[in-house]
Amino acid sequence: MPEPADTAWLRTVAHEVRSFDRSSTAERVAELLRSRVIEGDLPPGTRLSEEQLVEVLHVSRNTLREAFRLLTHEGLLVHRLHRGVFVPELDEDDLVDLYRLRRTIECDVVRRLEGLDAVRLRPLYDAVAAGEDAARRGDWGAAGTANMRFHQQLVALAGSRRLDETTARLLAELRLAFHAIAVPQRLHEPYVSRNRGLLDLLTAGEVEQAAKELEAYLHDSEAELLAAHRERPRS
Amino acid sequence: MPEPADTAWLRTVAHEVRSFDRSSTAERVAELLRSRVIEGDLPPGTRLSEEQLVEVLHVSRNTLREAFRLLTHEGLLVHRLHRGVFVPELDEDDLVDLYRLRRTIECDVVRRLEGLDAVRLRPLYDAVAAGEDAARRGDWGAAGTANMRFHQQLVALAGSRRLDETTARLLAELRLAFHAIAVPQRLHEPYVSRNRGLLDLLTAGEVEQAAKELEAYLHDSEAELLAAHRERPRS
DNA sequence: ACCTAGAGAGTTGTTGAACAATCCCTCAAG
DNA sequence: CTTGAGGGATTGTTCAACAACTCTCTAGGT
Repeated sequence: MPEPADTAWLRTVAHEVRSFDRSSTAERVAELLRSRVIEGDLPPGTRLSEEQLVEVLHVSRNTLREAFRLLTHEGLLVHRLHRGVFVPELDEDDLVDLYRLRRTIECDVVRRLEGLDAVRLRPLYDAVAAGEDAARRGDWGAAGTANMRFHQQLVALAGSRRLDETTARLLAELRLAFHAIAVPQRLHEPYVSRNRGLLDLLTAGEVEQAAKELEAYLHDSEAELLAAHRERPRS
Repeated sequence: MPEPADTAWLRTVAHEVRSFDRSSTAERVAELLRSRVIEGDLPPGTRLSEEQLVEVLHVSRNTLREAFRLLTHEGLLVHRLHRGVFVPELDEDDLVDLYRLRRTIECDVVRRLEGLDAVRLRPLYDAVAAGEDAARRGDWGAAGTANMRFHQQLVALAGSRRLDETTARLLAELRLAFHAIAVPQRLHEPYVSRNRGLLDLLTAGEVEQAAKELEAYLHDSEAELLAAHRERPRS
């Protein structure tokens, strides 16, 4: 029951900022940093200073470090002993590795699909539509986001919790690579329509053909990304 | 309903925490707890009390909690807000999910294999031999360990860091389920010879046939485990 | 008998300060 | 140019205290 809400509000507001919802402070800090990393606000190689972040976020060092752990395990930060945490710089081997995992998971999921119907495919239609819309507007950032959602939802059709988690982490890491390169149109444009084609195959129940197309799709995407990666970097 | 963790198993090795160097204290604590969970010393459902472990291990709560994070990410512990960390109790859905992931990864790895030779297959031969040896001795715990090693090395043939990590976590979780059931012979015996058969197919370069056999193998193993799980539990 | 609220005990969540260990840069010596 | 010894800055770890939460048990109302 509410208390006499004269000054109690002032006394408790500071804490509400930290613990209103059901997650821990560390998780909320992690969420904050996660979005910054995923949005590309922090360039790869950046060191996240404990001192600075404690100052800005108004949390203790211990809590901040717990948030670091969470993100490190998601692959969004790397931790070097006695040196701190950094936004990862993915090299070509990482990109190849990530696409290897993508092909393994996504193609296998598609190949094993059965009993598809419009209801189950609904999230995929939404994602494809969002991608087409973003492309029309020339908003390639949004197109990239929609593409990620498409593939996440594709895997979600398998109904496997661990497959979903692995994919989420995989796509988050991949996003780091996209930001580091910054030629969004070239990387995203071809796949807007290919996503539509893939979805049409699924709607028709042609899972084997869809899997083959997806395999080629991912190979092409990997090649594009690697080529872009070789052109740009001057590190 | 699990009582406070029995810490007798820890006292004998508490000093080990200090003997190693070269890694952080949290990692050493995690390694210690990891082996205890994997060996089945801590039954599923056990709560790991911060207070007790801090007392026994002589590390601070912060360090201990960092170790908890590591193990939580590996799936060897689960964390419930304001309630503590527990050894997970896997239900049938988890088992089905784990085998789904196994089939996806292992079968795909096998299917894409090429350029195999005796050198690359060497770790697999060793694991199979260890399994056969353990079976001869009737040491079904060791047979299980050898089996895990076989599958880990199988995936390692793909040469993918992330595939290896995912598999390591997957097999560690699966091991929890084996401990919870404890009919080791029935669960491990048939697969000693099937591993040998699988390896022969790989040696002959019959990857497609090996993949099909592995698919059936994993289905059978899953069915056995589920059946054993339904018979035993008295939760 | 049932449920409901609430107090109390026990455990986890978070903080801030302190000190130790390590890295990295600078600068002097060879 | 290389090597190695400070020294400053940052991370690793510990500790103690308090806040917040869960669980259990009890008292009171219906």
